[in-house]
Amino acid sequence: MGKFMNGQTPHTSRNTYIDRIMRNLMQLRLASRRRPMKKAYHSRCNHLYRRLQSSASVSALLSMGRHSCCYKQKLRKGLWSPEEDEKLMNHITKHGHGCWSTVPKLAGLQRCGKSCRLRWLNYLRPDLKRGAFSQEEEDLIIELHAVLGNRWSQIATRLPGRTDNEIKNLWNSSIKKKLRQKGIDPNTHKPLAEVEHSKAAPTISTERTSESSDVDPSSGGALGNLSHLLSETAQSPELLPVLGKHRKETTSLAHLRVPPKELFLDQLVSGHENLTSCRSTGPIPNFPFQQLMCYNNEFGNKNGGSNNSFWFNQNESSGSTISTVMPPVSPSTLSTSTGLNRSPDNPHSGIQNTQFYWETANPSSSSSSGSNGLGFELQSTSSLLESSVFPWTDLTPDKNSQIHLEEELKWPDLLHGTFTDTPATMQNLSQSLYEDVIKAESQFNIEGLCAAWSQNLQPQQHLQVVSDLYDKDLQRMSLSFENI
DNA sequence: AACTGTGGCAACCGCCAAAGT
DNA sequence: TACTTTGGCGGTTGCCACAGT
Repeated sequence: MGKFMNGQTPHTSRNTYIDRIMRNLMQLRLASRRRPMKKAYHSRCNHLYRRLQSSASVSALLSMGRHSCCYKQKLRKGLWSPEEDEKLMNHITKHGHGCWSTVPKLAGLQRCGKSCRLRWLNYLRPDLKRGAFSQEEEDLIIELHAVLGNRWSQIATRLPGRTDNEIKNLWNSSIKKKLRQKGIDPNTHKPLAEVEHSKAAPTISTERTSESSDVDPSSGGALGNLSHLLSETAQSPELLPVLGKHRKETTSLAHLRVPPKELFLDQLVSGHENLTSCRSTGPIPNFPFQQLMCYNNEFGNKNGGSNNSFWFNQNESSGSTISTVMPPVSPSTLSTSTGLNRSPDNPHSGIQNTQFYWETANPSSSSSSGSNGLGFELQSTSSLLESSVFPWTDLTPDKNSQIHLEEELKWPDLLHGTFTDTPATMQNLSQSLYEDVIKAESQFNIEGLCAAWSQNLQPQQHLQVVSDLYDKDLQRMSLSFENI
């Protein structure tokens, strides 16, 4: 809703949501009365409904109706003025922020505490680093995202002077696009071709490598799923800071012990030697693998610009029990995987012949990488554990645990984060419900409008047609939302 | 000149868990 | 124990600038 609500005191967020749509439509209607706006109409409608379809969900709409803290009082919203910045800066410099809810009053600001906190953290904080992100920072963000998913705050802790908001914006506006241009799915960090293949053939039997595509964005990337699972199941109290949200989704793996992922991440960060400012908390653990994931530096052209592979690569001198969990993928392999060399007869041949991501973690074989280097397929929970793919060597505590795991967990569920009767399942239901209800009920009659224009109507007739259509659309929109 | 499309950014949103009462 | 408040988080959105039509 954002700044649309500036100066308003909506009864509920839900009403505001409808208000905003209605207001946009009314603006369009007024504009169309000034003069016919065929193109503008199409563009704005498409824009409006793209936003609607991308952001709205039934659950989100149902959850609306709560008062934001800012509604309780008439508080300023929107951009901060220099005067406000100065007041906030002076107050915090002198007294510290203390309880944020008291800050605006003490600082003489007509803002809510949350707004003050956000302004301080994202803009006024003296230790913030200004300017564009360096290549090293971008690379690190990508690597961390592969591990942590969209846990921006966790990622931000590894980039001193950068805020989670900043990183999130960079990811959404820039890095995502770059990755897609390179044929990498930004959600899963896998080749797009494989992701598309997985969507086309969702039935999973033995082809474990092609199943983890359509990942819930909230659950992280390819590694995010794994790390998510692990972090959810960790009992170690020191892991809690890493977990952040999503604590609800616990699994039967809770009895397993894993070392803190913080340490693992520090290992990752420490690989970026140029980022000297990145902190490394505590002693370097005796980790089963070092430099777990090193992207071939596509953006930085560390490979001389001729290597198109953009994938995890193993560190050449790990000397660890498991040199890498991500096998090296040659450029030819990647080009195959991205579908460039597909046979017309068998569009999936490239995928099927290529095994990704998980190298057999047999210590003896992994260090030598003597095979084709393409890794192995995930066979099952137990086989994964037996193979010690997890860096946490004590993750396979005993046979009983494995049996327990086999009974309760299936890899497709693990990788998708869609355990039976989980919120994810409900989300799917909500999504389908939304698609059925919202899309069907609220769609503009674009075709009808086009038809009207194509009927050589006079301008005044055009306006009447547009007006009528808007009236109908507004009514339908109202009904749709009332029915939710 | 007016309009459109797009990207970047700042800020707001609701949700959640912890802390407080 | 139940309820409220607070702080933190990720997702979303509106504004603005700018290039293109």
